[in-house]
This record gives sequence, C-alpha cells and structure tokens, in this order.
Amino acid sequence: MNDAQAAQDITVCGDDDIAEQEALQDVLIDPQTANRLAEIFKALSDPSRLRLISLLMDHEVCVHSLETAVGMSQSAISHQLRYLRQLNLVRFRKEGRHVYYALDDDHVRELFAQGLLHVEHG
Amino acid sequence: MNDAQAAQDITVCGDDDIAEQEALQDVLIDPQTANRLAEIFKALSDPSRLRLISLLMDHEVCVHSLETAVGMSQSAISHQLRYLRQLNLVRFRKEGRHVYYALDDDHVRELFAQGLLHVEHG
DNA sequence: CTAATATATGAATATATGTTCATAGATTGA
DNA sequence: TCAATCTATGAACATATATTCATATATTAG
Repeated sequence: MNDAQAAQDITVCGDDDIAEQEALQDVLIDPQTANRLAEIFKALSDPSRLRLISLLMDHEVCVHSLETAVGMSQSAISHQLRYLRQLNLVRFRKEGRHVYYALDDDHVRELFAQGLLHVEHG
Repeated sequence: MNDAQAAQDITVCGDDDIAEQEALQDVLIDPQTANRLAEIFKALSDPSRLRLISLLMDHEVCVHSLETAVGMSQSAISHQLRYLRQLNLVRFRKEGRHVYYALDDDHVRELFAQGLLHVEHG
C-alpha cells in the first residue's frame, strides 16, 4: 500500500464523534501557518517566475541576460524580480550599470528541485 | 558556504559570452515543464486550500466535517474540492449521502510536508 | 410521498495578478 | 555635457481567482 492509499485508513465524518473531530484539529494547520505556506508556494505558482528561478538557481545573472534567455520583456522581468525581492527570495548586487540577481532561499531551492523531479519522472 | 551563497559562484551577464548564454539555456526549464510545475504549486498557493489539504493528508473526511473543522462555507469547500479533483490531487468515495475525500497525490503530500517543515522551523 | 440532509453547481462579484506601455533614474562612454 | 545603456517603476488593462448566493441533485428518514 502506498502513501496515497494509506490516507484512507482513517475516516472522519459526523460531529457526533468527538475524537474524530479532535483528530482533525490536531492536523489542521492554523491560519497564520497557512498564510506563510501559501506565500512560498505562490512564489512558485507562475510559469514565468519558475523559468526565472530556474536560471537563478545556480547562477548570478544580470537582468539583460535573463531577458534574452527567457524571452520576456525587460519590464515584465523587472516586475517579477521585485516580487521575488520583496519576499527575500533573491538577492541582488549592483555593479556599474548592471544588477546581478541570484536565488537566496534554500527552501525555495529545495521545493523547486523536488517539484521538478516529480514533473519530470512520474 | 551554504547552498544559497553557492549560487553566486557563476556570474552571467552579456551576450558576448556565448558559453554563459548556453549555460543558462541548459538550466532553463522549458515552457511546458514550467506550466506543469506551476500547476502543482498553484494548487498549494491558497491558504484555504492548504488547510483543507492538511486535513486530507492522513484522513478520509466528508465535506461536512471539513466544514466544521475549517469554518469555511459548504459551497466554498465544494468549489475547492472540485478544483483539487480536476487536478487529480484528491480522490472521493460516495457512501449514502456522504462523500469522503482524501489526498491522492504523493508529490503534493511531499511538497506540503517539506514546505511546512520550512515554515515551522527556520 | 414528503421533508430533511448532504453535496454540487452556475452566476455574480470583488479582489488579485501578470503583462504592457510609457517613462524615470542611474551609470557609462564619447 | 550629451547620448546611450541598463534597470526600475507607476498606471492601465485583461485575465484569473476565491467566495457568496441561490439553486439543483441525490439520498435517507419519517
């Protein structure tokens, strides 16, 4: 029996059974945790952002190189980078006219890598 | 040096260096992969859905129990369950008037668990 | 059969989101 | 200094999304 099937082991229905409702409350994540978790996953929920993130995983890249690599407009890229910046998921370094971005969050790095594994094989 | 800092090792900027641009193309995920990846993360990008998913991780739960547990309206829950159903992330089993839902995707299970670990500790 | 219960659904609405367009700011080269 | 380059930003717009409201469907109880 795999993990997905194991979920069927415990069945919860009806308010009559107090123990079952308590079991649910034990696993239910609280609203604040849900918000913070959603914030992380939302950063990974857009194809354009994911393509940018894939480039920033192991490289420090300037905006123009991102532009030519992914084929998005400079403005769209800059807006997405600001979004990632505000979540502290990337760091940036200014050098002359260029600004170099790099992924700066190992949680996102791991989630991205794990998600990619799943999408690529089974 | 941690993983996040390691990303700084390689710097890419400028179209003059062909090798650098090729290095980016190697790690850039293709649009189809980005779409499928975004689809998974998007399912995990809403606090209400995350709370429902937390309940369905290890239990098979009927809609009414979900309602009392998370405090959402029956309609809102039903809409979110349809969303998860259409992505084949949950399975459901009808028994009389009740419908029991359970998480049915180990990828989502792993991503949720890993994300939660990160949110809870460091 | 009828009423009550459990779940699903479509329409409407408000908000969020990603992109474009135009433009601003900053740095360098001539 | 002036023009060119690189990046950031605000407004506008179109689309997506989550919820509510009203209602439909299905099953069971009486």
